[in-house]
Amino acid sequence: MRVSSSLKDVAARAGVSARTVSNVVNGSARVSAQTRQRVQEAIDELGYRPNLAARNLRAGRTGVIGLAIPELHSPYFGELAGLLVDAARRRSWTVVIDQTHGDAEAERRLLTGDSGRAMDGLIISPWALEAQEVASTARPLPVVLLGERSPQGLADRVAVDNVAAADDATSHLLALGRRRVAAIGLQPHLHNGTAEQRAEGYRRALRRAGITPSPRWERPVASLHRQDGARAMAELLDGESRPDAVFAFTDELALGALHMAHTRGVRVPEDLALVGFDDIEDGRFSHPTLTTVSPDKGQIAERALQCLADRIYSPENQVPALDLTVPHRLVVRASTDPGTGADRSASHLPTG
Amino acid sequence: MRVSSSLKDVAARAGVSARTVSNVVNGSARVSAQTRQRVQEAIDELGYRPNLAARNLRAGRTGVIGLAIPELHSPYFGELAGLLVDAARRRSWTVVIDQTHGDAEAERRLLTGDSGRAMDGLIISPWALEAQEVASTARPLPVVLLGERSPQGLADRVAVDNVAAADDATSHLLALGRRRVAAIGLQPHLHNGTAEQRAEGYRRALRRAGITPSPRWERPVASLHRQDGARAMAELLDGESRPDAVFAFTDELALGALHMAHTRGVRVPEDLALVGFDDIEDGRFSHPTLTTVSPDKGQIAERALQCLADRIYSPENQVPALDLTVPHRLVVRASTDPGTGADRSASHLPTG
DNA sequence: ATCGTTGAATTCAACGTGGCAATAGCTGTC
DNA sequence: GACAGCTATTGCCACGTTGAATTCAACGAT
Repeated sequence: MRVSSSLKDVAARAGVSARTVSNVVNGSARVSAQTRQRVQEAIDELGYRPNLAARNLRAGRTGVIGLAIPELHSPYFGELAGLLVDAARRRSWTVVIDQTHGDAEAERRLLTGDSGRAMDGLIISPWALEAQEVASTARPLPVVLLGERSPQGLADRVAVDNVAAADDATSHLLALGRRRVAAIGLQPHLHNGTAEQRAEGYRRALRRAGITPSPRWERPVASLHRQDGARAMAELLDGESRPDAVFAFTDELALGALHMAHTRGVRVPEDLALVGFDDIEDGRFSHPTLTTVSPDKGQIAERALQCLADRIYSPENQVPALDLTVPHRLVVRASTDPGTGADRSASHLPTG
Repeated sequence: MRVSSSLKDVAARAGVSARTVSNVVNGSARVSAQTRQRVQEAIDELGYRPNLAARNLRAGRTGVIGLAIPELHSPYFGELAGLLVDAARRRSWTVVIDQTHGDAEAERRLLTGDSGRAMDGLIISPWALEAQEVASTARPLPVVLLGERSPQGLADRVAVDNVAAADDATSHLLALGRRRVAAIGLQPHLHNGTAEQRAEGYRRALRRAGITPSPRWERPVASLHRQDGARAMAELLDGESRPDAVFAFTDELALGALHMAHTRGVRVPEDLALVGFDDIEDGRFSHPTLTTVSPDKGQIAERALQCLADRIYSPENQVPALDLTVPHRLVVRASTDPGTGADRSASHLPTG
């Protein structure tokens, strides 16, 4: 343990040059069968492992990409991170994960490369930083944004069409005949593009149905945990007029709201129809199961990595920044449809 | 972007040697205020960042530790990974995460260092491999095991006392007067130490209460997802005699079981008391909220890192392998106690 | 017999950094 | 005025690897 051997050691043992050992290890040049075998034996005997730090130094690349997300323990980011890690491995990349906890300074450090992490590229889901600041920050490496709003051609971005998706969710509630449709999840303190877009889609659907959006039905939250959803729901239920439907901007908020509904004896979906956003695993087993907007997370992961790969491996090919829209679909479950046994769902292709 | 400058470039610009720039960057030797300022300006102008690959090569350390877990998207591992990432950052370490998906070959590759990842140490939660194999595998780096069974002094290990914890959970059910107590989560196909220990604790509690454990009440599962818990619960409910209590070996299994209970019209906790294990966030907001065994995850993360740090920074100090037991407590919620408003909980210190 | 060709293995250098030892410059002392 | 005792700065080298260029031997063709 610890005492690692180098090409030189193997070379000495096999009676060849270090370069030849390198060739055997990488299969890069022609090596006679006889020599190859002798070298291979020396490698096995010494338990040689290539030193990746040296390779990285030589190659000028680390084979590592960073993933910066607010919180790993939130189900949505956990699922996404899992998909990204696997997709990265298929490309022989390693993923280092950083949690920003919604701290603007932490996000800035990652972007400027002052984080002390060696990486070839960064996938970041900004939380505290506005798209504008992200886009204008001088960056030493390729960056892909997840979510947020379009960075005006200054960085690649992958996201669902949040406005359309929120519109779909709200329209679904309206189609059930609900008229007092509340929204949980606004974040006016954050200039958070995602929340603003979902609010916009929500209002758009209301207006199309002839309903005037009212601040009274729009509940802000401090963060996106179940606790915040529960609190927002409590406020709604304490109001003078109770909603008959709620669109929560994330499934976690929705599950918190559902919990509060149970606590207050409000029946879902009879008294209150509920829609979430993210399609996390929990929502498939909650009581009742949760209707939700399901973004294609696998495609988000795949596309984000593809963007990075293009920038990293073809830096000379300076294509303009991409703004990729990933498909989403509304998955209808029991929280809006008591008759739902199996899932029903309607697919939507990206409009962008 | 991309064209990164080196110590040499900065040195040329500042009119000093590369070595002096290095001294400024690291504060390692005395540098006059005047020179320091000139160098600092050059650094800022060129946007110089130290090359970590070169530093790693020079230092023989990477500052990276690996975390190998079955699945990042499972809530328990998501929470644990989040804690580890943060704790590692406090120690200026970077964490690379690998998902093994319960694949023995993947676990073996990580242990032998054939995974193509450069790291100074590895924290692994083995799934498919037996403790014996993990312990006996020749390893090029320090390893800490999470969970599983004691590796006989051949590797550090951090875990709760699974037998005692399972006993606590089962005893709680028995104390409620339940007598037909089932267990969900055995994994006879896996030689999985964790499942076996929890089964042992479950049986121990039964016997102490004068009940003879019966295979009829012990339901095996293929994996630990909600789906598996739901299936196992369906089997129990289809049996000729229904249980009046269930101890699920993980919260995910418990939530799946809870879902199935709802579907079949079984009331929890009136008809069926339910206890899980892990204390994941979901269980605090499920309906009803979930009684569970809560391992001190923060301490698991902290201790695992401390073990690694000791091995990495003091390799000469060959202390025998540690087997650390972390405290757990039973958190009683509504799934066993309908009167529960706020949590009640009993703390247990480790016995080891 | 000579020369070009091919295949196999080697040497050299460089990636960017930091440990070590050496040097240059400067002050104060006898 | 020579010298020790500092301080500030420098040059050299090695970490382990691989690209590029080179050597060496064997072989077939002329």
